[in-house]
Amino acid sequence: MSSIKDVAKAAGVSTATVSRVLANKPPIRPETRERVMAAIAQLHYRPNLVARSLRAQKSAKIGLVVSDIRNPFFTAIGRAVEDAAYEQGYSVLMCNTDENPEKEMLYLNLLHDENVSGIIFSPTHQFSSQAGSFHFDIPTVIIDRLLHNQEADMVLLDNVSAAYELTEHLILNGYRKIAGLFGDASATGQERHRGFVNALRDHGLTPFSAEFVSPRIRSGFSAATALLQNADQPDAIFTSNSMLTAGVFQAAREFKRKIPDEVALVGFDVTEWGEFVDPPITVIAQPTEEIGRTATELLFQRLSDPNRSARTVILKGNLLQRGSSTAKNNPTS
Amino acid sequence: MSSIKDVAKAAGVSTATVSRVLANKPPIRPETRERVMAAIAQLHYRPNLVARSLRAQKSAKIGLVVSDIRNPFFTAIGRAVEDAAYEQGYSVLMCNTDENPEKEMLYLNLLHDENVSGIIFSPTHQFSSQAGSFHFDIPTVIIDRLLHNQEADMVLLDNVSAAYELTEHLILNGYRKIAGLFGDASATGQERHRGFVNALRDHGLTPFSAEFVSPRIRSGFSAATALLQNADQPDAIFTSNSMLTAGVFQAAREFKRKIPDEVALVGFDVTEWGEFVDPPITVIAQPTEEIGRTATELLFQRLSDPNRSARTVILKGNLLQRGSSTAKNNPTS
DNA sequence: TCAGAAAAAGTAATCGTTTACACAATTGTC
DNA sequence: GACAATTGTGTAAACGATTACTTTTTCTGA
Repeated sequence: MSSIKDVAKAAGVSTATVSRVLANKPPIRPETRERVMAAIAQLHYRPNLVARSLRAQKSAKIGLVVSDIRNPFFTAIGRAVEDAAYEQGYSVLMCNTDENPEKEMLYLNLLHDENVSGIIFSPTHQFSSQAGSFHFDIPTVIIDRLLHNQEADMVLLDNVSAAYELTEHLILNGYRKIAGLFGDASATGQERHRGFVNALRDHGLTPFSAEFVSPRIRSGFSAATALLQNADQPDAIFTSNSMLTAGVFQAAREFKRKIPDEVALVGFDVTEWGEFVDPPITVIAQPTEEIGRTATELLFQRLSDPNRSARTVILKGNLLQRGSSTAKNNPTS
Repeated sequence: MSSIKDVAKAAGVSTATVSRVLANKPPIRPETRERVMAAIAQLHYRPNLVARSLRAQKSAKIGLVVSDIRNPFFTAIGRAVEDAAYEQGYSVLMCNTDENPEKEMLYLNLLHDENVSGIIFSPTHQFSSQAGSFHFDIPTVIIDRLLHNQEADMVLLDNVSAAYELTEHLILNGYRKIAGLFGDASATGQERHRGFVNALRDHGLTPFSAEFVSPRIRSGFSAATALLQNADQPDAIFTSNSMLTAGVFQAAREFKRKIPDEVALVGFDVTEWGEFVDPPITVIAQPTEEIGRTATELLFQRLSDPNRSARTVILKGNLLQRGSSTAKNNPTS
């Protein structure tokens, strides 16, 4: 592989000149530039990014730290981040924490050691609770999950309102015995729980039940199974993320409960399956593309102006009313 | 940030010694090691991976180059790769080509410039056709899409057999007018087409139709729309990837065709929606976890033994017979 | 006690860039 | 035409690790 020295030699100039040509940093005489360019082309020279990164103490890479890229929400965000980064000539290091604080810390350290320029980060619950003691020495944008006591850029959903709207939608459609299932792995579940409870309270209702469980299909399935086997059953189930929604959906199928006639189902996040099943699932659609893009943009803004004050962008969810929660023929009221 | 020099100073030794302690490379006296360790701990020293990478001319990173991480097939593979890499202390650079050869080349170059140790790569159609002229100077494992004329490690599905089996399944269940929809963006579509045609031929049949289209939901939708609006209609549709399957499914719903009574539907790849819809979709399940893991392992094996001959691992797909292709009450035969 | 082997630690070059500084050549001013 | 200002290039010191090679220390046995 040819290095900048080879180019310099071939063009009969110093490495400094080659470097300046590369960086397009005047002053440089046009004919010198051409000679250098020719040498570069001839040798198929490509600058070594590692060396550049070492010297510059930064690199054109950003880290993306999320719980699991297989979660459709994060898949979509990952893709949006990658796109936005690509446009700026940056590449993306993908890190799945599996909600495991150790893995999370390991990756955070790794990204540091790799000299990444910035991090887009969806912290675990445990991280959030000790966030105060953590010092970000790399520009970081928090997504999806609120972090208290941190002067950091964030892109969040207005979870309380979204959950409120989603719950109210159920209430207005005649559902009364509404069970809630919330993820216990992040602050998000708690916020959505708050919106849920608020909406019920404002309509003079109380939750049929409210449970915090691990945000996995299996947990949703188990929890829903328990609900559906009880003598007293809910007429609607509210879920705080798409894993739980899927679990509940499967349980409803398993126990042959008609959606929405016997039990309505609503949740968060657009998924392919949620659109395709019959009836399709009513959800709060998060603007994933926008979240990813905004986060990346905030990051780049901070990179160019490290001292500006932290900014929090709160985005609105979008209620997609679909068949899984249509208005109820309420026999009792 | 503290460097190895600071540690050396604090421990009263030379940087060489610190480096040796770090690498666990004897000879080192136990008490010296302890002193160094203490200094490391006290200074919170973390080795700079960029410097290390520059010196060692390699890095603990691998690149993953696929068309689109949002394709569930690649999502699953990406996750498996990341897991396998993580276990070896490697991290993964994510690259989406969107089937665009320019983006692909740009990323391949980028990975080179980043000194990645290896690449896991699903090449575009265009790349494959000029593959002979490309020289991989970085260990590379090809996945999903066959590359001719390249001495490279590969992990592939036996596409011809899988498509054969899937087609035969339709035939044995009584379907006769079988239309095929194939992705035109990779060799995979062609191989699956071959299996499709072979199976029909071996049963004395000809394709009702066979079309190569862009592997997107929209294309599948359009193609299926055309098929379903014809006077003469297929009784089954075979799709070569999950994007097309989704498109066909939507079209069938749009035109209110009952699956499988009016038209059966089969395809490739496990997706959540394919499991959840009613009836669920019959598919060839690719062992994504195994593909990703095997590819990563092949890569590490090659890293430790650069001269061994290239190896191709061919995995079998697994036919999941589900409701979308149940046996037909064939009135005509 | 001491030569010589073995073990431990140090010195300094190196990886491929960027960039502060120095220097040379050119231009402009009076 | 002398001197300053400007412009273009070169020199060499970083960046933070690793590692041949060298030097110093410790150990061994007669």
